[in-house]
Amino acid sequence: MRDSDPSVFFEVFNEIGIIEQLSRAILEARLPDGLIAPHFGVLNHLTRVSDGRTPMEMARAFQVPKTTMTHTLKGLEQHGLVKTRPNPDDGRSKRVWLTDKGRDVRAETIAGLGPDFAKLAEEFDVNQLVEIRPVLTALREYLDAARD
Amino acid sequence: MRDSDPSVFFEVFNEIGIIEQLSRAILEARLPDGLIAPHFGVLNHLTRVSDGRTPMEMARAFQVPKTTMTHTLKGLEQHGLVKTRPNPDDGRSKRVWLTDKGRDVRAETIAGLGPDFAKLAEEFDVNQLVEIRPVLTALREYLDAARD
DNA sequence: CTCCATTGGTGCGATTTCGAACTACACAGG
DNA sequence: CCTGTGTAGTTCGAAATCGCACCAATGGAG
Repeated sequence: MRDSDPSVFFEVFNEIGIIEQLSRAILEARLPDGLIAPHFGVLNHLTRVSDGRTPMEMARAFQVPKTTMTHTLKGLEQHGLVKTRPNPDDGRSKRVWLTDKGRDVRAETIAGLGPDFAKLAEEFDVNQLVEIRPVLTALREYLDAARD
Repeated sequence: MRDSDPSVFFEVFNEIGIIEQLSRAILEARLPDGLIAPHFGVLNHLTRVSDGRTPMEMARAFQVPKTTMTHTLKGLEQHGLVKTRPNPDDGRSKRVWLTDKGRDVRAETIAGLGPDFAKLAEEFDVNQLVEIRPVLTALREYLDAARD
């Protein structure tokens, strides 16, 4: 099998697809009832990048249609985890802010994942993940830039 | 940041989630109207592993609930890409077979992806993917085995 | 053979995803 | 100032995902 064999892409994307499903299941097992992975993704994004992002900024960040982001934010708002204010700089858009409860839910979820990650770190060679992370980042950035 | 920092998992799973979305979009752009990634996944599985699998075998292989597999197979059958027969070894279950059209659609889709992969191979260092593939496989196998 | 717990598959309803169409606002050119 | 083009967000409807409840067949224990 030569390096240029296209089946390498196939196999890598296939493994990535399965890992995505399995890791999502691990996360969702730790989330409060009624919340799923995309909700947590938004809470996490607002914490890491910072509050006050617009829905469209986040839709682009997550590569989802804007209608999907509308729906995800509606769910978060109903649970009292985020609140939205009009964007003073642009009358068409909103800005999304975390509530204290939203911050708490994120923190508790991450704390809940601690044992899962600890077990993983014991039984799987973490150094291998450290090594592949830059490649994954480069691949993600390339695919992101290449999408028309 | 030490190797045991749990945030490595977080970041790796995050990149994997985004790559999964982007690669799925590439695949679905090449699929005939009305077919999405899970449909192709089944066609591909039946080709690689071989015909005559049962729905439950495939639900386990793809880590999806059996109701989802029922729905996916219904779509494939409506498009004439698979046909099901009763399982002579077990009256509760079915066996799923590819039709000629199903084989054709899979082959044409893979052919359609050729240019995408060729472009990717030109602009992204494929050797890096060859190198990370075993780690991804090991991670997938570990997570699969660890799921209770 | 008769239970009966287990397994494969489907029907149904709730939620999610997402494209198409629409409204409201922004901004640049005449 | 208008007017046209583009962007942010929502609504709506179709399809997908998935848990729950159900039915039919299996296969072991007694």
